[in-house]
Amino acid sequence: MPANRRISMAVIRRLPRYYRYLGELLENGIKRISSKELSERMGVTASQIRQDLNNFGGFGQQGYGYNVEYLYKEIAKILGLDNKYKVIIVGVGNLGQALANYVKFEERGFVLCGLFDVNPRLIGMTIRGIEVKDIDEMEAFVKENKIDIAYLTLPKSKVRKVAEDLASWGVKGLWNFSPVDLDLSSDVIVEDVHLSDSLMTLSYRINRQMQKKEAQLKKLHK
Amino acid sequence: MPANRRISMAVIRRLPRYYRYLGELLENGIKRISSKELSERMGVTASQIRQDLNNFGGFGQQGYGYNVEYLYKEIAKILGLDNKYKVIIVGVGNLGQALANYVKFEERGFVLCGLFDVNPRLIGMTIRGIEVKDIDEMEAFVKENKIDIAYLTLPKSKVRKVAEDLASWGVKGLWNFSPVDLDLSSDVIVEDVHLSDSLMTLSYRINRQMQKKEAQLKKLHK
DNA sequence: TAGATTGTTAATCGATTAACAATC
DNA sequence: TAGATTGTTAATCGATTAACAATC
Repeated sequence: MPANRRISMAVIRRLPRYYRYLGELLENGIKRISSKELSERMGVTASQIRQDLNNFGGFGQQGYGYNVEYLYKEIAKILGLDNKYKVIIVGVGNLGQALANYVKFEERGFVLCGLFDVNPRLIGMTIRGIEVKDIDEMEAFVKENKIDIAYLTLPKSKVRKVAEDLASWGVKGLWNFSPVDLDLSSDVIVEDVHLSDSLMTLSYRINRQMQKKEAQLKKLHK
Repeated sequence: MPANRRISMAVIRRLPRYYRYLGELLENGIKRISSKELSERMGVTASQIRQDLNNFGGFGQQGYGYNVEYLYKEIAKILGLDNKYKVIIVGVGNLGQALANYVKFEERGFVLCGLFDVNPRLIGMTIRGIEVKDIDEMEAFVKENKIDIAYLTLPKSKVRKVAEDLASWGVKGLWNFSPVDLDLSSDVIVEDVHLSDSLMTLSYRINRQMQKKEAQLKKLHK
């Protein structure tokens, strides 16, 4: 198992996808799979799958392929899904509430412990048994409960300050939904989800597609 | 302006980020910017910025740099943000409701026209003046109103069928939040937002970071 | 004009794919 | 054993960076 090789972000971002496909195979009772067959299902090359996996170890067997359940569990370990993470949500607006109610994350080990907002209307409200607290209480809470991860679903004007505070209080990861790039000095990990960027990418591609179609039509008319 | 060059996904995904930074510059009253200064703000190379932009045309001026407002507007055009898009949301659970309430998308031209669900408890409910309709009424609605984009926030078990239907009814783009890769035969554009993939990437990186720190500590103790 | 900075070509780097020896 | 398929090295491809002539 190559211990400390630098692994590219491209590879890391493919891991959850492998995990997802293996989970489906498992559900369908499929016991073993070759890189070739998996590659056909996923629409990637078999080479890429083997290269990706071999960044983390040799999980397969020559002449046989990969044991689905074993590989599934190994990828879970690689992704850190065998750990539990204590989570808070900062900003309990629509999106914060949606994430709070999303139990799938909970099942994967991301345990919601606290909810924080500045809005007096929201403070005191309860979601899945957890009370929304004033953001002033956050520092004490984070330190006492050793919070690992914060989901940031608050307005972009406030997110930088909050992110820096959380980092200084020992939070390890930030899942940022604000349309800002948080480049913090500390070694906290930031994962951005830029929904509006994603939507713009979609509109770009829709337009390109339409241009392409128009061009085809024109060609046909000549 | 190079008309029909094939533009890589990497470039496309950077466009909204440029757009975001230029928007901020504009807000701060900055009139012109060089690729060098922008590169320093964004943490990328000036070369990359110039290369990326020149896929779409020469927007700058030698010796001067780029006019912020002009470039901002040009990128908006490239992204198709000068158009309006008629949007429906399919699946009005927590996430669907959150997206329905998110007015920023509306401001950018993504106009919410309809909400659909199967749940009788939700049907008849109103969000921002729009009534949640039974999914059975969706076909007629989509065809009549010439819907451009559907946000898919429904359970993964149902998403494939719905996606195929929508594509066949002429919808141009799907913004998919289900943990499934929709590979449709038709030429509808699919943009996936895999939230759980994103969260897993975060947990992977948190674990790596912790391993690195431990390694450092060990080294120190020797 | 001189200085600044673009647009673009060339060089480098990294990621993906192909090939194949190792081995189950 | 023979066939299959991995793990891994080598070749290819594409994306990023560097360099610089063009030009405002």
